[in-house]
Amino acid sequence: MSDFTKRIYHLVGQIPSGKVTTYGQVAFLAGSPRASRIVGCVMAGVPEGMHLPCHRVVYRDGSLCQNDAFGGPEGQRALLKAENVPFLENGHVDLKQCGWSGPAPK
DNA sequence: GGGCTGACGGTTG
DNA sequence: GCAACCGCCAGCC
Repeated sequence: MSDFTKRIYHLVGQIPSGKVTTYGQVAFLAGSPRASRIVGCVMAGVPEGMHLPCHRVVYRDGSLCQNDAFGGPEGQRALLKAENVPFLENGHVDLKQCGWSGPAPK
């Protein structure tokens, strides 16, 4: 558990319902713009007790992880749809509408 | 304790 | 415009 990891937890926990962000965005806010991989790695190791909305973190393209991360991409998509997150025809989230740029940017 | 892989993304060729 | 490489840090072997 590094300070960088704790920042990721904090940032992901601040993602409002109905909004989504990208791995790179979280990495950028955490202080390492190129540590996008780490965000995914941290997400994979998030304790269930954290109750982090890791399903609100998607690819830069708006697509979801291709693995069985949340019980399958469909599971993650269902969680986002349940939060009224707009989806495109291609099954990707609309980052233009629900893209989260961070906690109250000044 | 060291090395490789991994929920990714940006830059360079 | 597409393909390949590098970087970042945590987790597992």
